[in-house]
Amino acid sequence: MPSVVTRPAVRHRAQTATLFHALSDETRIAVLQLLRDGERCVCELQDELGAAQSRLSFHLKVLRDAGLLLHRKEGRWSYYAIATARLAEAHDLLVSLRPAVIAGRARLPLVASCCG
Amino acid sequence: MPSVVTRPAVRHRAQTATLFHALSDETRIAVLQLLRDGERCVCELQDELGAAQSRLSFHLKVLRDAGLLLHRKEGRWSYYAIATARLAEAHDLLVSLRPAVIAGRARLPLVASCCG
DNA sequence: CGAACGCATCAACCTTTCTTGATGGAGAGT
DNA sequence: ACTCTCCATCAAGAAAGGTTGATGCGTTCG
Repeated sequence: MPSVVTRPAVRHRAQTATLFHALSDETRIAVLQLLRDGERCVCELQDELGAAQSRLSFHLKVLRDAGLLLHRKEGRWSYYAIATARLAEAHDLLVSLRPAVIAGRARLPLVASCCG
Repeated sequence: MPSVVTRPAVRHRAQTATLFHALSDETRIAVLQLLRDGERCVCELQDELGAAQSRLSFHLKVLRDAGLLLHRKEGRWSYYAIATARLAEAHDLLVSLRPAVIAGRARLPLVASCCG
């Protein structure tokens, strides 16, 4: 039943899991909430969250690896911002989990920016 | 700085983390994908996923505890279905993370069923 | 009643994730 | 050059999460 090469549907699931994993931590949610208002450097986040530097760095890496953050270095500062495209992907993945309509109508459409 | 009683914003974050945690596992995503087409009993899920019984039961519990599944017992069968309301909450939480608009416009509105 | 089934739960184990403190590199200022 | 700041990364330990096999309980069926 399983093939040697991973099937698309399975790859898709793995990616979904990784993406939502990045969102499954309070510190990381707090980071994203701060970044809603725009780019911040690490030291700002550190102050605002009261988090130890290496701890924060760890969580930023998780978010970055999940593709949820954009990264920019300027001098000795490191700036992070939300990658809205990836957030939209998460949104679509969520929408795609919604139950199909009972009466046999077509699946609901995926629209990344449906709510803006 | 921290209060004895947990602040609302923090409780909120904890709930968000729990909700997304439930979505951060491939098996659980697979379960939800199967349930898109409607209610299933555990033994059906077991067959379709090829998962050991106790393993599946564990994941169903995680999803249930996160509020993502509805549960119903009939005879000796246990039926699960997607709790669409909770899925809509997850949706809103995700939307609420979107960066504020640059030009100082108001925050984007939250609309649970904006995409249907 | 006794056997088989469907399922939740438990304990033990392994894996992954998170935290903490330490180290080091790359700017910037003196 | 020396030092200080900002930050990523690492190693070690703690904690949380996932898997597996066993146990038990309620339901159905012979």
